[in-house]
Amino acid sequence: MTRTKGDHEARRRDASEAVWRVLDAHGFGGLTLRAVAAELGATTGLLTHYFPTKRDLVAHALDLLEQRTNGRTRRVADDDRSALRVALLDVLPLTAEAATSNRIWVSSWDPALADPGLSHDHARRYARSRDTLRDLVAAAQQRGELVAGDPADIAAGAQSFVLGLVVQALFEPRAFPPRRQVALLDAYLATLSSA
Amino acid sequence: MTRTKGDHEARRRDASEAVWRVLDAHGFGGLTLRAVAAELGATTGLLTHYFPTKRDLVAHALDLLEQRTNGRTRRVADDDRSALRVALLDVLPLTAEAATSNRIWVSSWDPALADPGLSHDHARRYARSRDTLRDLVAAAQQRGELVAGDPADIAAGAQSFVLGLVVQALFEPRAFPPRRQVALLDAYLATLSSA
DNA sequence: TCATTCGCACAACAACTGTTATGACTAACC
DNA sequence: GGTTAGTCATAACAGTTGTTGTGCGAATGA
Repeated sequence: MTRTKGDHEARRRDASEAVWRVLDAHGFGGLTLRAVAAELGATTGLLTHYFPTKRDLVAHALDLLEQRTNGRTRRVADDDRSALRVALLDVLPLTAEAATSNRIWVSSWDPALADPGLSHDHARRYARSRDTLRDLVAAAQQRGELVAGDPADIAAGAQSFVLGLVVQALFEPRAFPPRRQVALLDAYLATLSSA
Repeated sequence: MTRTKGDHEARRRDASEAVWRVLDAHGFGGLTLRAVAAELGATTGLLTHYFPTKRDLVAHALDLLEQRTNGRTRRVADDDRSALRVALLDVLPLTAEAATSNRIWVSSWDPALADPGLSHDHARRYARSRDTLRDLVAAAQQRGELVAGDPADIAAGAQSFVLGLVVQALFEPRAFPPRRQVALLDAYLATLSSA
């Protein structure tokens, strides 16, 4: 009982990472407790010990994935001159790790669209992301770097552009190598620049 | 045996439409032969009679969905002055019907990402769509309506923008009503215009 | 050292999956 | 009108699913 709470959370994190690996390889259609347990080198008994239900396991895995992604995103200070560009670049699957995250995320759209609760969570996430972008856009406008216009609309447009680029890059990594993704994003940003 | 082939295909089409309805409501996670049969007002015996396997049923349903979508898309002549705009508008979920199609399409990304064969099919579809857009872009450039630049890159950018807008609109129909979707697209096209 | 709690493997459960086999009913043909 | 081929409901199949219980070993605390 003196066991620290850290062990408990560490096991839940390990299980979540196993979920990521299964989702990355087989999607939600192949996400079974047994598959996760095998990936973890354990049995379903471990999973049910740490999570009351499969839904909770998946929810925790996705929450953790979002946390990790957000943590990586804030690696650059917000007052950087190219903060908007960096924020958008962080969404793209430019590394293998980011590609995995994006694949899981895109896959989760299927169960999310079918479940009102999950759908709402996704909607909230994207709304928050757009709010962040909107602030960056407004700041850039004040610095005279960006064209005029409703910052919320520009943020929604930029979010659209990056999201769609993620999808295309996931399905056609050959046609959309990191270099081209960055080039396309920069071309898009150039059209928004006031220079 | 004198029975016309039309009846056969008609039954397969009805089954496919039942698949659409199930996918629209419950996604791929809820897509079972029994659910489709119930939606069809029949039993699984009918489905197995017309399709050797579930995979074939789903493939046929998605093929038919693509056909129907493409058929609707070509409603405007290609030499129209705003052909590019129309082509992009046709992707957006501006009607309930288009929203259903898009929901199914986005949901299909989960199984597609996990299956190399399906993934390849999706890649090919998007590549073809981009080729069409590229030709429209090149034509518009020759007419002096669009900025200079590699038509393929501009097409990829436009495809990205529209795809991402679809995703956001599906999750937040309130925040992205048809009017705003069109406005955002027009704002994007305005940045590409040479005027 | 003994008692107790925790961690988790193991096995079993009922529910559900895609698929198959069987046969009743109907329509078409000679 | 008897035969045949197509249509599909019914029922059963083996396999897989999430979940639940049982129990054993190890770590913990008295």
